[in-house]
Amino acid sequence: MSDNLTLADKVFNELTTAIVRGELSPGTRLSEQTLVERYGGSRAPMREAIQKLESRNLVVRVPHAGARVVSLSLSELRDIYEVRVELESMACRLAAQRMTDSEIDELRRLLAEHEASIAAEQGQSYYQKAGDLDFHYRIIKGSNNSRLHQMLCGELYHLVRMYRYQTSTSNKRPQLALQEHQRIVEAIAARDAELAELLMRRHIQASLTNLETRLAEEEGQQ
Amino acid sequence: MSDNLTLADKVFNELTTAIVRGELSPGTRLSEQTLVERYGGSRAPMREAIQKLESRNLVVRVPHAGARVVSLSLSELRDIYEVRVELESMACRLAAQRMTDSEIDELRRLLAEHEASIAAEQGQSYYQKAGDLDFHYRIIKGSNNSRLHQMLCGELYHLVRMYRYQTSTSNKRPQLALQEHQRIVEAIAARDAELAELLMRRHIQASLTNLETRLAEEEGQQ
DNA sequence: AAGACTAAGATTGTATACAATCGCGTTTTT
DNA sequence: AAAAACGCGATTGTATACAATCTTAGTCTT
Repeated sequence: MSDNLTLADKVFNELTTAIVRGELSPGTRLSEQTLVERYGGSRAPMREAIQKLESRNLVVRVPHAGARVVSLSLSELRDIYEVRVELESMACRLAAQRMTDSEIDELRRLLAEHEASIAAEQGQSYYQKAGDLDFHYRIIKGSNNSRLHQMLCGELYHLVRMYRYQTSTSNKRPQLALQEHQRIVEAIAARDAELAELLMRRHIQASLTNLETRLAEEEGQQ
Repeated sequence: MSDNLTLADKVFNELTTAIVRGELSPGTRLSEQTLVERYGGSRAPMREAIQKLESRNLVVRVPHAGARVVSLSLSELRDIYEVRVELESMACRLAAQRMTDSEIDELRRLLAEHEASIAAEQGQSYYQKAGDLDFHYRIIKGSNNSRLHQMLCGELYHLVRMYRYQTSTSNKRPQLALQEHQRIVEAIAARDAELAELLMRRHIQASLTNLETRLAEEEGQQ
């Protein structure tokens, strides 16, 4: 029952979460032999897993030289966010036009949970992050555009998460983010596509600013 | 000198052009054994080529069942265009802000060539298409965003080309397209980012409309 | 001492062989 | 006669072996 998945897929999944969580830091070399020793099996599935990671932009492979965990420069990170802002605000616009009423209700319920979790103040940052991801994910699905979903969730999100995992969320940011989320949902519920798009654009730009200041702080500390 | 490339890469390139040109029609099954017989070598490189094609969305692979050339439904094609409109109009906005003056001059020269080619009336539709692609490509590069470039040129364009290759360009369309191109370049030269974005958005939406009517005609004929 | 060259070791690319899974035609059962 | 079950062939997934290429450490030259 456990595996309809091939070994290559399992290794791919394990490595994906390891990279996103930062257990494999950027620049780490991934030799096929090493993976065989860690996960068992033979080189063929490991190769396939590595290639799949490359297709998701999580590792960089150079011919005859091997694969390394991707290491993004600040400018590359900005490029990614620039694209993400555009695609996700587009998703939000489409969601305002296409989400069903019941999907919108569910979105409201989700935000109510988040509010309670933050009010409890015990809300671990982990859950907040998961909740944040869930919120964005539902809006992307609400756009009802499979290619858009694939690009955002399949390609960009892992990269973004990779650099969000380490940086602990600030004290104020969760509450601000919740407010922004609520306004976005209101706009969607009002079927005001333009406003929803604008609010999402600002929301993500704010999170980029937040990330940049944190990265700058880290630079300073090291 | 001919091959720094691995065999897998060569096969990948061959298959890519074959698919884009329609020599391998959508739905065609790609068995590893068949590829070995056609291109030589062993199964390992063929597998790798197929997987790379999958990562570019040119084939669909299901575990234990093999790979087939992707076959897009009309709604999937619309999804792709919806994303392309957004990304490429974004690229145009950024290009208006970031292209160098000399790049803009080159763009103008390119359009002058197109104009001459169309005026000669001998302009084969093939060259017109290549020129069209070249125009769009330069603007994307002008956005100076590597991720955007990768998404548009590496992922979406092959799929779009695949469905443009067959449909012969209409009689009037090239002239209209050239006019639109010229206005876009003017907007970029004037550093009017908003206008450039808007014009590109309309331009691509027009080409989608054009494509849709052609597809509808084909449906009718068959 | 710094840099270029060389050779050995390690790693990837490719080939071949075996095992697991799936598709499909046939048979069997209701 | 229609549907389910079975089995065979074909295809993919995995393992192992060999060849080509790169990396690195050491030596040599300037």
